[in-house]
Amino acid sequence: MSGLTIGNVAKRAGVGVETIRFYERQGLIEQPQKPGVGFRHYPADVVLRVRFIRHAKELGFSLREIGELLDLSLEPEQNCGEVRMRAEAKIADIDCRIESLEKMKGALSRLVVACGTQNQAQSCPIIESIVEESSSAD
Amino acid sequence: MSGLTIGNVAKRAGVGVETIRFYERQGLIEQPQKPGVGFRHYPADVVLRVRFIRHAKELGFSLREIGELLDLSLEPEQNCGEVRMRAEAKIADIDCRIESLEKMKGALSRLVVACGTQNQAQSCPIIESIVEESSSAD
DNA sequence: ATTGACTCCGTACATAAGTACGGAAGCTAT
DNA sequence: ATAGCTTCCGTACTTATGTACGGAGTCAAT
Repeated sequence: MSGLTIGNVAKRAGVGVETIRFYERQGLIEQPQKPGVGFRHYPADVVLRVRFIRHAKELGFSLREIGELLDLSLEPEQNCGEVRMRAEAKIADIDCRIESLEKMKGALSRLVVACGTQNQAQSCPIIESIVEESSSAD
Repeated sequence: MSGLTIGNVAKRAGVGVETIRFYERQGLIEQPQKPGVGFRHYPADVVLRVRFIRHAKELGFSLREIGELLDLSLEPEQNCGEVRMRAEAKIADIDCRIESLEKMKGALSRLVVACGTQNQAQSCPIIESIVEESSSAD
């Protein structure tokens, strides 16, 4: 009863067994010690960990970045200054993403409105609104 | 003077020439007609289009999804109901992403606060806060 | 003890998204 | 008209992220 088999972890997290093993190889989750006899047993919280990985992936974080996020959350008692700085950098990154998504949403909303009012003229609102960097020389 | 060469487009968009050609093959940008003699000329707005693609990729959209976003913005005059529905679906998707990012940000902020106050006890705030789905049976 | 499902492990295959290469052709400045 | 870029095109290679396969071991139920 102390722990789940890899198949149970996979089922509960909504991924395949092979994905669990792949994440182990990538160092994103820890492979439990193999008992002298029998199968490995996983603590229940790896299910949460795997779900977090999937979530973060859908949000556009790479596995490397996700590893950094997970490392942050696991070493909170020492090196506080360091952890704090990295956490704040991640927060700034997330703020940028949210801002870009808000812009994209705004452009799409304007598109929907234009659709309703037959008010043409804007050629490509999405593209127009999402880009803000200045161009470089030619 | 009427248009940029592929190299200029690439430079202005901040990508390599090969990336432009790849996006052409994927149908994300249109390859201009090749003139009888000489090189192709690209209208200036493909630069914006490429920048949009890069932006959207950083936000976690796949090239297929990005193609759908771009198609939305380019056919705004006919099939309004259809376009409108797809746009609203994209908006809902974006709302979900923003919500998840807000949750992740909240977890990171709590981590930063915990770092400052030596108030340990939460084992893994990031994971705890980002996961909300219910688990399945075993 | 046997059957059927599952684990374990290494390796191979798959897909998305580029990135690099090589040779022929075109363009530009000297 | 020649040198040194760039374009053009097909093809091959790379990286990230999984997925699938095959054979041997293990477990649980009959």
